[in-house]
Amino acid sequence: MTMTESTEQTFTIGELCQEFDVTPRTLRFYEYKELLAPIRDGQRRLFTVRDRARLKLILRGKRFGFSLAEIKDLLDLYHLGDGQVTQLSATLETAERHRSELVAKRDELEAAIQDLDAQVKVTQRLLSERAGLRAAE
Amino acid sequence: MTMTESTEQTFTIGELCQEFDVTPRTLRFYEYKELLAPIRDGQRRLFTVRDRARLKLILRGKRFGFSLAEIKDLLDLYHLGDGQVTQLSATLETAERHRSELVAKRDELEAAIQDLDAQVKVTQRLLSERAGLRAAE
DNA sequence: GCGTTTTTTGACGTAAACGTCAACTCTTTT
DNA sequence: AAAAGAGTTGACGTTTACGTCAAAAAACGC
Repeated sequence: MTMTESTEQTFTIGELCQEFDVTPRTLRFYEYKELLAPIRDGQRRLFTVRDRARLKLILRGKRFGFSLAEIKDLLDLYHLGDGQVTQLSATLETAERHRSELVAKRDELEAAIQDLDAQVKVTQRLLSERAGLRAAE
Repeated sequence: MTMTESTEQTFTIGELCQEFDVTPRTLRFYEYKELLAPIRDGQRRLFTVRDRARLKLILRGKRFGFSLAEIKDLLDLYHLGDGQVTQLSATLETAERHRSELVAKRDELEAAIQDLDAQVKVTQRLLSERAGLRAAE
């Protein structure tokens, strides 16, 4: 009995495109850029569970404003454990840097939300003042 | 005595570039795109305190992954109160949408941080296992 | 078996966000 | 007055991240 009873589930390009709302061109582009590595059935691409997971991370990274190049570097952080692992401690350092970035971004976002809330309050005060004026006309 | 005792402080293009680590081309580009509106002293640009504040917001927005077009729409949220205010309630709606976006992003970032932490733990376990093996050699 | 749909491989096009000269103007320094 | 520095307007170039055909092969539905 071998340990390599891998989940054989795969997805066609169309399936992934529907699920994540991207075009085939996008997925092929990501493959070209080596962010995805679908296997082949003849000449058709078959995206593995791993590809799907990576795609999720790619799109998430994009929403955070990371470039594809940055994302490519980071993807490996999330997909160790497959095959032999070489530079674990170097990886940990990269992870730590990435983590700081994420945390910094989150904190800045938090601040931005606070700022916006403050602005909203000012605006609401202005609104109610104008309402007051109208009523007094 | 007029109310318009505005802070007359202005900045040259070079000053702002140094402070925010951007090139002159970038600031001119933002002006061209109507994100900034420096005044003129002859043919030289003079950036106002307002421009400086807007630039901060622009760069912040960029770090969050917003496009300049999106940022342009949002900038006005933070700079009401100057001159007459027209569509306050429409503005409040925009603000609310923007707020939701920011909150969603923050939450997703939080999740990403958690995921990363989990990965780090796995990696650390792998590291210590290898250390164990070495010791047992 | 045949039409329809999906997918593939090129190859060229494009929008966003600047970079990178070149050629001038203006101011400041020496 | 001459050189140096900072800033200005074009204008074309570049990178990123795909979009958009076209033509052909494969797979699917009946």
